Amino acid sequence: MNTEASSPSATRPNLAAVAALAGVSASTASLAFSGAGPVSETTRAKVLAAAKSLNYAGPDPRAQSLRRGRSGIIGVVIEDRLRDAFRDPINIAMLDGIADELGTAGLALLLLTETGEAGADISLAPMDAVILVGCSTQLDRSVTVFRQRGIPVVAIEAERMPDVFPIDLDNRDASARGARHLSSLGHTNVAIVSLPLEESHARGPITREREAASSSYTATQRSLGVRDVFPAARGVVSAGSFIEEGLIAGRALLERGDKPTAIIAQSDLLAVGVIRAAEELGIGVPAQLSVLGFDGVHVEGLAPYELTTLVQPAVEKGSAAGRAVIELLEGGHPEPVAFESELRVGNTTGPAS
Amino acid sequence: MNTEASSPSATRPNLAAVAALAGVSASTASLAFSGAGPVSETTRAKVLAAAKSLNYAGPDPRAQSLRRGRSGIIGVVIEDRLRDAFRDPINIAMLDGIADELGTAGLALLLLTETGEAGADISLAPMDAVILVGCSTQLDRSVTVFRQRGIPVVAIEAERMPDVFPIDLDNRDASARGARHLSSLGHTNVAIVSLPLEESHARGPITREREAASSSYTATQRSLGVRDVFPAARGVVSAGSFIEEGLIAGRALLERGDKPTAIIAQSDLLAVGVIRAAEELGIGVPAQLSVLGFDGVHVEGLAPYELTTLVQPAVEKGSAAGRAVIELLEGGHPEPVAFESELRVGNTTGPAS
DNA sequence: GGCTGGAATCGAATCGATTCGATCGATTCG
DNA sequence: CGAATCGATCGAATCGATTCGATTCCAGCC
Repeated sequence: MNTEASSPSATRPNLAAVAALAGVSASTASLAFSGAGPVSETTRAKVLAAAKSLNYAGPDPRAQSLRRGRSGIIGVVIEDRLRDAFRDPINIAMLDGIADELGTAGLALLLLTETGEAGADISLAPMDAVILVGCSTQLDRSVTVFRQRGIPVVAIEAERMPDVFPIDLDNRDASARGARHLSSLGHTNVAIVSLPLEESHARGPITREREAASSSYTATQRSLGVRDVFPAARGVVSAGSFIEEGLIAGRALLERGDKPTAIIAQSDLLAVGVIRAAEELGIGVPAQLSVLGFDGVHVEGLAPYELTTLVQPAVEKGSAAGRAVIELLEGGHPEPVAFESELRVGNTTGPAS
Repeated sequence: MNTEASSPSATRPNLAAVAALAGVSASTASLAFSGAGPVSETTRAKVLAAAKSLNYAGPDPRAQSLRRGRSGIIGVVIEDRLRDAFRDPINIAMLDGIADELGTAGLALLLLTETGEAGADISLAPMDAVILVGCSTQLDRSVTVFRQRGIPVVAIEAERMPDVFPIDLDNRDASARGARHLSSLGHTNVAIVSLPLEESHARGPITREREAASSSYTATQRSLGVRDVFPAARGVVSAGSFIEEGLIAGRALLERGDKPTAIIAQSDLLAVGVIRAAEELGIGVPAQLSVLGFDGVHVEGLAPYELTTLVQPAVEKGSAAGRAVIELLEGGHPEPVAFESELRVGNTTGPAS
C-alpha cells in the first residue's frame, strides 16, 4: 500500500493550483468543473489538462458541502443492529424503496443505527436530512439537534412529533381488520405475538405497564387494533421479528392449558414460527389453530401453507419517505402520507374449532 | 412542518455568534466545544449558555470535516441493488461485521451501490475511506479517483489492484476441497451452479468466453477451484444468489439427459434451490444426487436436510475490513488478510450412485 | 523584586471551493 | 462610427470551524 502519491509535492493539489497551472483564475476553473456558467471550450480544455497533469481528482466534496450547504447525504436511522433489522425482509424492502428514490436524485444513504450511547454521534455526520425508520421516541434529543440545524426529519411509523414529517401505516386499523376476520370465523380466544416492546428486546407476557412504557409505536398500535375487536386478548412479546422467535412465542402460548384458537402475529416471520410451533405440538393449522401474520412478505419453505396476512406496501413506504425527503430539501411542503394494508386470506385461518 | 426556526434572525447561528454573545473569541468557543485545550470552567459555562440561548446545536459537521480533513464517513460499495444483495444472509453478516467495527470507532457507514452510470457520483461524497464488497473491476475508474484523493480503499474478495488493500477468501482452494470431497465419494459427473458472471445477471451455460469477460472474481475463482479437481465440469450461471434461482438452475441441469450425480452450488441459497429442484423431479438427495453449497449460512425450512457446505467466516471478513480501514486511516500499514473456509459435511452429499 | 512557568485566551491564517458583481473585449445594431 | 449587448473571465467575499503561535496574567520561587 503506497497511499502517498508518488508526486514530489507532499500536499494534494487543489483547485487553485490547477487554475494557476492552467493560467486562469480559480473562479473560472470552478466553472469549468461544475459547468455552471459560460466557459469557452478552449479554457475548459486547458483546465482539464492541468487537472490531469496535476493528478487532480476534481473539487473536494468536503469543501463543496461547506460552501453549498449541502452534502448530498441522507441519514437513515434503523432501530436495531443491522444484523437484526435485515433479517426481516420487510425492512429490506423498505430500505430498497428509500435507496431507489435517493439514488435517482443523486443522494447517498448513510446508514445509522440507534445505539443509545452514540446518540451524540448520530447528529455529528454531515447530513442534509434524516429518515427514521420504526424508531423509538428515545431519539427525542437527536431530533432536537436536527431541528436546530434545520435538517428535515422524516419518520416512518413513528409517534407524532413536532417538526417531523410522518409516513404512516394503518397498523391499528389493519390489525383490527385482521381481528374481525378471525372474529367472523367464530374465534373468541385469541392471542397476540408482539414485536419487541423495549430496546432491550425482552421476552415475556404483554402487560399494560410494558405497553405504556414501550418504545415501539408499531407494536403497540397493532396490539391496540386487535383489542379493538378482542378487548381481552392476551399475548407474549417476542425478542425480534424472526422465525425462531415466533417458534418460542408459539410454544409459550400453545403449551399452556388455556390454548387460544387463533394467534395474531405482528409479522410474517413470527407467524411462520408460530406455525412451526403448532406443527411441533401436533396442532393442526388451520383446523385447530388459525394463524394471522402481518407484512405480506414471501417466506421460503412455508408450503403447503399460504399465510393469511395483512399485506403492507413496504417498498412504497420507503420510496414515499425518499420522495418526502427530497421535496423537503427543495423547500416544498409535501402532504403527509398514510399507507393502508390489505388483508390477504390464505389457508392458515379457518373456522374456530 | 415548520422547518424555519421561529427566531427572528433568518440565518442560523454559527460559532462566531455564540462566541460574541459569550464575550469570548471564536477560538476559545471552539475549544469549549471540542474540549481540546485548556478552558476555564466558567468560560465553558458561558459559552454553553450562549449556545443554548442562540439555539446553537454545536459545530457544523460540514465545516469541521473541511478543516479537519476528515468526515468520519466510510463508504461501502455493494455491487448489486440492495434488494438483491440483502436477500443473501451472507452479505448481511458481512455488513454487520463492518458496521460493528466502524460503529465502535465512531465512523458512519455510507451505503453505495455500484450503478454503472453513477460511477461519477460514487466519488462525490465526502468519504474518508471506501470498502468495496465483491465488486467488479469496472470500478477501476472510481478507484483511480479514490487514489488521487488519497482515500484508502479496501476490497473484499476482489481481483488484485494496485493501492487497494485486499481482504481475501480462499474461494478457489475451498471449492477444490469441496470438489475433492465429492471426488472421494466417487463422483465424476459434476456440475456447477455459478453466481452471476456479469452485471446483467444473465442466466445460461458457463462458457470460457463468459468467464473470461466476467466481472465477478468470486464466481470465477470458485469455478476454477472445482475444475482443479474436475477439469471438465460444466455448469450454468444463475441470475443471483436466491433459492428461486437455484431452483431454475437445478431444473436446467437435472431435466436433461446427461444428469450429473453431484451439483456444486456457489452459495447455500443456490444449493437449497437445487435441492428443491431435485425434490420436484423425484431425485433423491443424497441417494441420487449430492449437493454442495458455499457460505455456511442458516437457511430456514431446510429440514430434514443438513447442507454440506463450505463455511466461510462472513462476519469476521466484514470486521477485518472495518479494522483495516481504521488502521489505514491512522496511517498504519496493516497486514493483508486472507480467510479460510471450512468444509462442513452434512447429509446432502453421499456416495455416487 | 525580578524571573520563570503554566494556564487561559486571543488573532490570524487556513481548509478548498463557490458565487456575485465587476471588468474587459468583441460583436452587432442603428 | 458610437453605443448597446453579450460572453468570457476575474477579484474578492464567504461558508463555519480549527489550530498554531503569540500574548496576557497570575502564582510561585529564589
